[in-house]
Amino acid sequence: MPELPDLEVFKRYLDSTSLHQYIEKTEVKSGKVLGSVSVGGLKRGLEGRKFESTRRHGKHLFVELDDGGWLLLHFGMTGGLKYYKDVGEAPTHTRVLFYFANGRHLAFDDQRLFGKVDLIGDPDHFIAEKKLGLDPLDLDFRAFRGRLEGRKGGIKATLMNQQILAGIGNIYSDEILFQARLHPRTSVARLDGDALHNLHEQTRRVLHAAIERGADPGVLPDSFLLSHRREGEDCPRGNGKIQKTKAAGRTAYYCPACQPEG
DNA sequence: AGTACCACCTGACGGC
DNA sequence: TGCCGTCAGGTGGTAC
Repeated sequence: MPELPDLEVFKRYLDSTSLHQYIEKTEVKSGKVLGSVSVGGLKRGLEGRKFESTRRHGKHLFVELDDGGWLLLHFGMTGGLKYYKDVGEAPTHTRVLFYFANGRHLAFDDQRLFGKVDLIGDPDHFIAEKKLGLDPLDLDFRAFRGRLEGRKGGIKATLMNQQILAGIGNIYSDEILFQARLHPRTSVARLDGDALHNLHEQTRRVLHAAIERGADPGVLPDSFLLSHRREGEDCPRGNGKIQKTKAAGRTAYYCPACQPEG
């Protein structure tokens, strides 16, 4: 699940459950999700500390410790968080487990092991090093246009490029392009000012709507493509049947009538 | 700069 | 029922 809206939901969840409590113990159940930090390094860095605040940038979640260090969480394709009391409630694919002094636990769950848990010195340094683009929710139209202007690629690939905009993935790029009525392979260079303006509007509208609904595609409005994102389904506008195609190396769903190619 | 393909993993699903 | 290919909301490397 984890694209920008999911990450925002994870951030709020962590904020409302896991801040300001001593971390008594950290257990690494799969070292594969660790970045550069070792198992011992993670334990030494976290045990006896507290989580004090969080920051989200695109698909990355940064958790500030009470000694100034930062925990970095990236959720890959299948990652998530669960805060719980009883051991039996642990999610199936718990990879890292934080034990708080109040007896509660926070699990970093990730079936496919593409997620990452790491310790870093400073989020801004990390963002600069990875050359991550700006978070689309932080961008006004001028800045948004500035990020896209001069690009030669397809619009779906561009929206999903984390070095251009940070946070949009395969699912939400499909939704944004449906709302903006753009075919996923439309060349960015062909978009005029009005098209860019509309794309910016739809990007913000889609991401905010998803966050408001807890990033649960099941409760999105019926007017959203995501409620109909299967080949042959009716387009929510009643204009045709949803088709799939390839764009940016991923499967893209779209309505050929609403989003004509070319 | 942009794209296509592969790899990293686990699991669900459809076809036979 | 069981096996097999394919695909899945991410990212990084390589090659063209």
